[in-house]
Amino acid sequence: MDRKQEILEAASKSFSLFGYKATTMEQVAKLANVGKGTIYTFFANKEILLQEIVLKMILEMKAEVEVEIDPTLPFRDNAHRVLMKILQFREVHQLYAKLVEEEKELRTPAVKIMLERVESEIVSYIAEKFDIAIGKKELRECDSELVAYLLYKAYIAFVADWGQTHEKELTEDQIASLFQNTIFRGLLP
Amino acid sequence: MDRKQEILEAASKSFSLFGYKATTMEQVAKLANVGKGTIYTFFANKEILLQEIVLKMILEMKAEVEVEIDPTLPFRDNAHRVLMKILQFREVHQLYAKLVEEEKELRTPAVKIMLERVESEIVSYIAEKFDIAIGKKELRECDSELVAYLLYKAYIAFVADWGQTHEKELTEDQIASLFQNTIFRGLLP
DNA sequence: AGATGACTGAAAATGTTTTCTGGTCAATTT
DNA sequence: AAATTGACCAGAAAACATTTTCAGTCATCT
Repeated sequence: MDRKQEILEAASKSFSLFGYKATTMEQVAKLANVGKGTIYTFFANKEILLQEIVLKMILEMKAEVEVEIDPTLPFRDNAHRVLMKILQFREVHQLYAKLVEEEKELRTPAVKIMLERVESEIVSYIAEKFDIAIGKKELRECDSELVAYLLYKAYIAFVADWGQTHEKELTEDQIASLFQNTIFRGLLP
Repeated sequence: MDRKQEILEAASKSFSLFGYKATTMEQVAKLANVGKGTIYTFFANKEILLQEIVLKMILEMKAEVEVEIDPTLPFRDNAHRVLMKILQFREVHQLYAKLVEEEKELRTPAVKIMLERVESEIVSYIAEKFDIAIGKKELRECDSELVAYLLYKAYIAFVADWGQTHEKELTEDQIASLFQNTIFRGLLP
């Protein structure tokens, strides 16, 4: 039985269930059936433990998102599907959701850092896709990093923020057509 | 000497200097050279006092922004100037800046509510300008409320958020050309 | 050599006392 | 009579004291 793996799984479960601050190393040790000291032979500290788990989650997210891409569809449709999938993952994936909540409520610094890491990873991923589409002349030349950031922040605004201050949530179709008619339209060659 | 005016000015100064939570009604009374009870003959409570001051600030902001509009310029240039002016106001105007800071650090509920009010006012203002431009066929038909919200959130993202996670700030020209080549381009007829 | 859990200091939670402050209202001034 | 005022109050918040928790270490054990 792989002790490192056991620890990762135990910690992942605990972080997902109780959040970063509320899971103790002792609890993780108990869940993983190891002594507390053993954890520290594999992971320098609690923060690094979280980091390794989040890195795994990013890979998982990429894999799930990649499935959404249908090469026969136009770029804008794939981009929309990918972004909606990412933001859905943010709400559905236990660990991600818990970390987002903890960052908003508790402002745990370690969590803030990890979420920034995830965000930067997402934006880079989208920027890559942009570069590919630009290479294929599906899109006009543009600063893919900036446009990716713009798209990500704009999607967050409508999927996560809008509901906070408005009575009726937007449907996915409304969001799709808004972006269709503004940003994606402006990006066509 | 207009007592109500005195109170408004004293409170405005104090809110700007110390924030909402840190200004006491007694302090405002002293600054305005009135008894504490007098304040309550003009304003139902502390929150209403803030509200009246913020409402004044919104008018001030509109007036300052309106000056930026040059009817000979294309819509996109005016929109950019207006949004940059608004976000600059947010940083430069003492009261606005203080309230933004207080909302981030202290999360005073009354302040949160007021800032939401200001935001909604800004978005409505931008939406109005969109409707006018759409009427003049300068822009394609679109849901002005949604597009205004998109623009506002996107500008905030680049002017306020980008610097938090990136080494080098963006220049105003970079921001202008990004929006030029994406959203505004997509909005042309 | 690798695993362990008792141990430690620092930080957080909890409990307790004191101070502060938004709002009221009877007394005072105009 | 109408407007103004500041002493007063209750509840909130700060300040302080005390206890508990927990990340990380390390001497001991297997």
